[in-house]
Amino acid sequence: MTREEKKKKIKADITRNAIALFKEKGFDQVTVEEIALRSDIAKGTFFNYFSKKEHVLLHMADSYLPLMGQIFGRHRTGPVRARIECILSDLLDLYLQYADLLRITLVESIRASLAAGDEETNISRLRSAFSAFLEDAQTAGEIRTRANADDCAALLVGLLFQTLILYSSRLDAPEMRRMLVRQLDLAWEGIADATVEKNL
Amino acid sequence: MTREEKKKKIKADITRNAIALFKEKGFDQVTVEEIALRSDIAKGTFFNYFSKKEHVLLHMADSYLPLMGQIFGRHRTGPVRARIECILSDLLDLYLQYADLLRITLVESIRASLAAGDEETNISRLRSAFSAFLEDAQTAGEIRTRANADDCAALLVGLLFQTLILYSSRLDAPEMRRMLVRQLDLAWEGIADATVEKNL
DNA sequence: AGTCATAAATGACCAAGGTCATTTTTTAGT
DNA sequence: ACTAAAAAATGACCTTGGTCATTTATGACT
Repeated sequence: MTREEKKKKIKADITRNAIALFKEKGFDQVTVEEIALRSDIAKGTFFNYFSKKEHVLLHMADSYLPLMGQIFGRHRTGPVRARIECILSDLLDLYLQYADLLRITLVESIRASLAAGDEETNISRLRSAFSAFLEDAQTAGEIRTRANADDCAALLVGLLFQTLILYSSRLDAPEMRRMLVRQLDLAWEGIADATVEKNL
Repeated sequence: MTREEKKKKIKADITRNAIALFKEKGFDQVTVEEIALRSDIAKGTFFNYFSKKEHVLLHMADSYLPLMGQIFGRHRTGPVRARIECILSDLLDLYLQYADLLRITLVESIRASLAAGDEETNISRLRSAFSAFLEDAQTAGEIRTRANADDCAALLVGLLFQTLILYSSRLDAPEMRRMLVRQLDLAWEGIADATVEKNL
């Protein structure tokens, strides 16, 4: 095993053990020493792999990337609007599966994005995934041609986040899904009253 | 001075001193002991008023509430769409004025909203403010009647946050304003291609 | 195999957030 | 004014995230 491979493996080990502990006891109740112990390393070594305890969460989110790709790939047929609804719904389900953990992960992802320069972040990758999806849809003519796919993507991520922010304390899955659909409807049809719009 | 008033005063003092220090040196570079010292209280006393260091930020955000009300009250004439644009732009300016501090405040507000049950949060108040504004606009007939004002408000807050998240590392004010306008245009007119929509 | 340079692991140590038993202050009732 | 009870202040103490000088492992080159 080469040096690089070994590092990858240890980082993956730490992440796996840390996440398992977080799921068991909650993020704040797990100490770095505990993670290190279970990963057969010293506490100091942990910080050779992650500069902050929270960064484990970001790395975990990275490892969910393929799953995200899968969600976007899963819905390929039918009208774009319906497919977006399915994608949003699947992302919501994913979130709800480990809401306690992903809640903090979401916060950390936002923090990272707010601090990051031009580097990629979890959130920018989510936007990109939507953007790529929408560009395809745009060539199919189901989306306003004047609209920019990146902007549409940002709008969709924004409404997803608002839904999570508003409801994730209650974790009322059906209500969250309804809100998601209503928000998507709004974003899709527009806020403006069409009759008034036409008169301008 | 009654007991309640005294507590209010001390809490306000702590907040003022803490924020001043945060602006001087940055949140992480300020210790609770330092805040306590400057506020003429003991370190332990600080935690009688704020259970976490971060909670000072939330309380500061609360105190900005009147200013927020002012922003919403300032734009009362002209078409709704243009007024929303002005409000969003003003909120952006407010954010940019102390971006370093408000960045962490935003993160903490999101964290609080994700954890909060049904209590009010900074973010829920922002949504409510938009919602009230939009309800007025709705009676004026400039907004889809089928649309719910709360949903529109959530969509607007969502697009504001996405703009902050995407650009606040670079702090490119003009670019942020442009993105805000593009997002609002999308939300206003809808993502869907109108010609396709009609055919459905 | 032996030597050296570089990468990685380590754990003693430090700083600072947060807790809590104890002390001090305030209020209310007599 | 005196007393008892409730509220608030305090700072010693603990925990834990994070640092860093030192030690140990690794791999390249002769």
